[in-house]
Amino acid sequence: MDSKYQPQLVEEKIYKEWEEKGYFKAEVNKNKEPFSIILPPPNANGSLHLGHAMFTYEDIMIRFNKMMGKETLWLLGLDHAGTETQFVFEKHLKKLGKSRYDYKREDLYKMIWDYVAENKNHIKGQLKRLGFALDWSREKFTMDPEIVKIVYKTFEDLFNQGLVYRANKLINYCTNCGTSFSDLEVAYVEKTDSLFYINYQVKEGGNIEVATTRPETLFGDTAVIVNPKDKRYKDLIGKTAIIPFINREVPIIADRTVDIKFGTGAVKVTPAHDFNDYEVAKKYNLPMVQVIEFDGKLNKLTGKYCGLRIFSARQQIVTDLQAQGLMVKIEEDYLHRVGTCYRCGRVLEPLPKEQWFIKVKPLADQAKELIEKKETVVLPKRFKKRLTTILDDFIDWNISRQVVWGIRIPAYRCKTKNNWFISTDKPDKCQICGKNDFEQDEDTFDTWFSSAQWPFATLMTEGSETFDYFYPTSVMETGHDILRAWVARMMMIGYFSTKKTPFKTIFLHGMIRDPKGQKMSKSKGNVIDPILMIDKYGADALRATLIFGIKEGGDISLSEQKIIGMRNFINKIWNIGRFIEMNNQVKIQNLKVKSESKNSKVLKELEKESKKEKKQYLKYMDSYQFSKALGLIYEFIWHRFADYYIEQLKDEIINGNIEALGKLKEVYLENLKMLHPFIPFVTEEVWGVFEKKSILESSL
RNA sequence: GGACGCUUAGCUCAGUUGGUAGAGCGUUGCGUUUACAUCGCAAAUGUCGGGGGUUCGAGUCCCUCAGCGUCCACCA
Repeated sequence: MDSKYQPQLVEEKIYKEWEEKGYFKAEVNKNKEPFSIILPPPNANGSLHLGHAMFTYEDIMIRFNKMMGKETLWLLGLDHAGTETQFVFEKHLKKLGKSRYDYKREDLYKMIWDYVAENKNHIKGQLKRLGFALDWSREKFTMDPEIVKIVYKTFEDLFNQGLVYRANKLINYCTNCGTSFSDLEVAYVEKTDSLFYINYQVKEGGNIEVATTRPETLFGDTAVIVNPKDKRYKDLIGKTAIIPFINREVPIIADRTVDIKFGTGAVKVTPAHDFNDYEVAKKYNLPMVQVIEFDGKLNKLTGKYCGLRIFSARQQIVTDLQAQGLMVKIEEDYLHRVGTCYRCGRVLEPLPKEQWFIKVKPLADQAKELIEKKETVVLPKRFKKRLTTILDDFIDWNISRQVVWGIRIPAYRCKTKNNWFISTDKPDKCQICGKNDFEQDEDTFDTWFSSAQWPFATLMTEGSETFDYFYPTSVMETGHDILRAWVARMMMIGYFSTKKTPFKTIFLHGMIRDPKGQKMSKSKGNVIDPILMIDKYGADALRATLIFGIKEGGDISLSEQKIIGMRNFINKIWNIGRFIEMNNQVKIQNLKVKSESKNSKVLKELEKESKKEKKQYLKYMDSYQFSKALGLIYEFIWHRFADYYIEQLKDEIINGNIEALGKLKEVYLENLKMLHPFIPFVTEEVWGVFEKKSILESSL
């Protein structure tokens, strides 16, 4: 054995052996208790980041439960990540001087498919570098035909049960990227804009002054609202305001939602371009007038401003209002929050569009019941309330996306009757009128709609025997930042489709931050590449760093210093093995079977302490306190086993006391097993020095 | 505005039934003829955010104030 443990020389070899011996391959085995985890599918469009390295928790659970005698399945899959991937790909096209509009739908789809296929291998290689015990024989992709079939069936079932509907609602639309986003995907940012105070004439006499950040939408105004308690406007309620330029007459309505103190206390209502106004319009049955189109330009209802982009139209209109003396004042430093596109950063435009929506309430109620009945346990406990609040507040879910890269919605519109029907297979004739005159919805599903089905859809494609054995899955382990976007939705759709919870336990991990506790981001330049760290210090060191000395579910500050510290620990483990191995081969003629009485006392102490250690370890592991389990062994192996016991027995062992050596070896091997789920490579490598079979064939 | 969390050694953080303050990294001193210098031994630094309460006893429970963070809602 070398005096240093060199991960670079052994990790690849060890992983290959694990794979070749099929240790990660799960089988239905009725004699064993099943334990299953579905890997949160990484996006197939990039590289792994440190967040993915947190799946180490899953590997720990899988390896631990395997060594505890269970039949374990860690199912791997990758996500097509619709909008995200198409965005990445379009950036790639832009470099070539092209855009998505240069290609036919089918060709663009094919190009992205090839791009993703290539990337999948890259990511799979990275997952192996982390040492993950994934079942490679069951790899899934969200766009596999068998998966798509299930996704279609779910959509059809939801539709048939009245839980899917098509509606013309306001959506968040990025006019630059050309797609809509669900409310969860909107990134709000603080922005300074001007607040304009504009005079509207009142038909019956006088005028009413409104405050707005968006004068260009006034062509779409269909009312003015004031607070019923506002004395200033008491006499105007019920009268008629006249919109500048176009002289449209709109009612002045009293509504309590208006804040008397803000602006002038009078609000122009533009239902087609503002979410609040849309709600007001629904309440009072006001018409919707769309004046901005999906290309981000004003339409012909705006007269001479037609064809102008939003911002230049705004400037022009302000100038014209000023010329007409209708602009009362402009407050320039008005700070507010606006919804922006998380991809390109531009301000999102609320626009009316017909889309498919899921009626969430009944589904959310059932998901909540799963938590209340403890069919699903949330860990750490404090996230339980957050999840139930999320389920309480869930609003209807827009699942239509205007991107090519995704699962195309299997909805067809009858062109003669203008109604929709759903068909999981490509229909030969219209299911409404029987003719051949129909067309498929151009849109694709929101990626989360397919990933919401991931736990059951993946297992279903493996056949009913496998499904029945491994479903519901044991644990869903993921970051707490996607509780709403993913976990809640998996519970809703999972229960809908299988009438069971998709996972018995939810275990949430925290976010990784830089050494100063700052969020890691490309723009801050503080991103640490996990693969680079593995190259330098080994996968075990990185894995231990993510688990050691942290609170479950809490954020982690990661520094290279800490990784080095863990690397040192791993080297220590190696060298303890080296010490035992060296003395194992000590000259036979010098054997002393019995210990001196002083040392036999030490041996008894060691026996007792190590038994206590294991008991405590199992307790921690069973209660998902992985950090404590690792901390316990760290403390024992370094400061008790190495610093105390070995030092006490060293002289005698060198003199050939095989009883003491045997005991040390026994305790050491036991600790290797306990450590294996955390740091699989080094434990396997040292284990191999003493034992013939893999450490994965041993049991705890 | 709402929810949750955080505030403990120079730095990053542990501390789950309340009982004499901990780890990693860093700092200082000493140590190296073979397990490990990616090491060992020793040392220093804390009114555990402020204030109040419960208790024989609180970092640990309750109240309050302050600062920070995350998620959510979002005022034209």
